[in-house]
Amino acid sequence: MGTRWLDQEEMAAWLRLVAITELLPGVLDAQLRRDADLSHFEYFVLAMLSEAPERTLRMSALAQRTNATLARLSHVVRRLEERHLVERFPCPEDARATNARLTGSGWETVVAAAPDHVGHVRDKVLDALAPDQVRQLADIGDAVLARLDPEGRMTALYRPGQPDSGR
Amino acid sequence: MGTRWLDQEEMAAWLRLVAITELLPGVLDAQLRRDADLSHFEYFVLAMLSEAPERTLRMSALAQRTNATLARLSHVVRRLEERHLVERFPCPEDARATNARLTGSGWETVVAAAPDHVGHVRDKVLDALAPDQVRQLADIGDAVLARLDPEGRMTALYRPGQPDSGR
DNA sequence: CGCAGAAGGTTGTAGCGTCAAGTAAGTCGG
DNA sequence: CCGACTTACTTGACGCTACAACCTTCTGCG
Repeated sequence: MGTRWLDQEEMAAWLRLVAITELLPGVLDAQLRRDADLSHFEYFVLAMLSEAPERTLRMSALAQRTNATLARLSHVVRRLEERHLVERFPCPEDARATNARLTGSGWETVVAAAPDHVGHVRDKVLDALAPDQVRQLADIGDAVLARLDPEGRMTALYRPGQPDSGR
Repeated sequence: MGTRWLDQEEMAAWLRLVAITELLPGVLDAQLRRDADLSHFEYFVLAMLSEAPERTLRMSALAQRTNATLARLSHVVRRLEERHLVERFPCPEDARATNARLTGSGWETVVAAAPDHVGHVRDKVLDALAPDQVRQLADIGDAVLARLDPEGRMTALYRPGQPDSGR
């Protein structure tokens, strides 16, 4: 009983957010698939590795940075390994853990894909927004992510960086 | 050459948007799956039908309102039909077309699921935002969707409505 | 009319993600 | 230092979505 329904403004905001989460993955995937033969998630994984020291991360660390479950990441990294974009090797300090390292070919792939991808992100999203809105979006994102991901598994990102990409 | 990389604020906004599109679907699915044995997309389909005149829509109209391809919708509606939440019948005016209609049981399912779902949407998203931010989000959503979906396939939504839900 | 092409759906398949299990290696209390 | 628990993955099966092929039914135009 006593459900607080959504008023018109809430509904407007909510529907748009749902529409974006429904459409954005397809748009990102399509461009990267076409230009670099990578899904957005694969690109993101490679980009995270490309920024890490030694271009290497433990699976669990990589999973956090990419908001993925370990199971998902394991499948994806296996496929990337089959394409020689990434290699896996046991972690010396902890024999339970696996490290994933970007190969030379993987590095080249990310570097080649990054400019077009960033351009696309600008086209489809960032350049549609006024500078104020970019800031608002970051703040809104923070507020929402604090609830969606209370453990903050996915945070710890976005330093100034530049050679990477849209991450 | 001359790629305009993302500056810090752009990167911050972008990473948060990506994180949300990665996390939100799982969060919505989990709650609805648990409480109503529906995926978010299935719920959305039922909700759209529940608002339509006669609780009936043509497949193609339903596809637009749900941002789905016809192929995807066809599979989903088939599964919903097997569960007797929806029924399909040929459209009288156009023999090519198929109508989907919510059954009584489907109606009850949506009505039963809506309050918890709206509560969850509030918890995880809307109540995390100040009223200003809700408006900003709607505006940002409009701007982005204009680029993601230039044809405006998914628009035409959000009337004041109330008996429905988070749609 | 008659036929070409468009519109509206359905279906099969392949690929990716989730969930549940399983394995192997650390950790911690007694 | 031994058993119980936890951590860090990996794997297999199943479900859902995209893509492509296909079948009807309309529509337009010569």
